[in-house]
Amino acid sequence: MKNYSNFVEKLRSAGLRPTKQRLKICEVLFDRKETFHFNVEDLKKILKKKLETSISVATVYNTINAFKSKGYIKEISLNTDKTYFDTNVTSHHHFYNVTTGELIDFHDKDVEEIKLKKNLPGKKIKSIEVLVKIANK
Amino acid sequence: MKNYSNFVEKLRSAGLRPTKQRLKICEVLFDRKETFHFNVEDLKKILKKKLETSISVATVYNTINAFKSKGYIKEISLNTDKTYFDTNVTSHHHFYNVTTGELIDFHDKDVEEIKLKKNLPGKKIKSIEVLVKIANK
DNA sequence: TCAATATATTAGAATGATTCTAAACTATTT
DNA sequence: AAATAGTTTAGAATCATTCTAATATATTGA
Ligand SMILES: [Mn+2]
Ligand SMILES: [Mn+2]
Ligand SMILES: [Zn+2]
Ligand SMILES: [Zn+2]
Repeated sequence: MKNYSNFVEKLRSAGLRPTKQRLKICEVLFDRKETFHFNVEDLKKILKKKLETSISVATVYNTINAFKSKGYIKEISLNTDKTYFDTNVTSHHHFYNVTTGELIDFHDKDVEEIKLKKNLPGKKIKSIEVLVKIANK
Repeated sequence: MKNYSNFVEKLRSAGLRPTKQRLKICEVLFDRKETFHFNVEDLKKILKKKLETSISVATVYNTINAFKSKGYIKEISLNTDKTYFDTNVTSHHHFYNVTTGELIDFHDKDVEEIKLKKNLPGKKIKSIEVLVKIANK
């Protein structure tokens, strides 16, 4: 048996009861070693296979929006038509392969520290993230 | 009289004839000292005032899409519902104020050079851009 | 246990940004 | 001018996302 107690706790803390559909969403999102980058269409396809029945789009959006509010997933800014989400909620950097559409994490250790020279009186910095666009040679 | 010959040239090189509506779009986008960040809704409002008549949404989208293809404007990735464009087409960095929604350029000189430590065999780097999210204190 | 109550799921409708269409309009060419 | 090519426009189509309200399921407490 998987991390069900983790998933139950995640859902409860997001104000959601642990139902079959929501637990399956947790499994797809969080039962992984690696960061998961996804859009809603992809997620729905995976869920359909795993559940062997389709899941309502409303349930998927409700659940991921609750997780986003709670900070369990975050939205990634890309110039694409669909919204992408990321299970890695730390402030981190991405490679986006414009040839393949692939989105890959990289981390602070893969780049020299980013030091701003600009003063920002009256502001606080919430995040500093780098997007590196790459293409296949 | 403004930079009309510049605008005419821009339009012609994008395969578009210089019409009244398109020249007005050019004026709003390019007749400025500073970088202009905009979404289509804002642009339409400005155009409506300047033209003293409304302009078709189709014409606005056609024109900005042509300019985007030609590299005269570029799309900016933000977690917003509407698409933002930028008249600064160089690879550059942004501050996004999450309190006010304001988007501001900053430049290479405002940040220490970004050096990737990661190897990318078989790939070429197209751009490296930083998004700094700030909030009012 | 069983009914009452609260919450969840669902299909489909509504919304809204963007794209498409096709008819009316304008500019260019011969 | 007539013919042709390109443009603008209003509104329709599309599609991701959100909303709705009916049905289903889970929880509560007598
Ligand atoms: Mn886009
Ligand atoms: Mn969004
Ligand atoms: Zn990531
Ligand atoms: Zn900019």
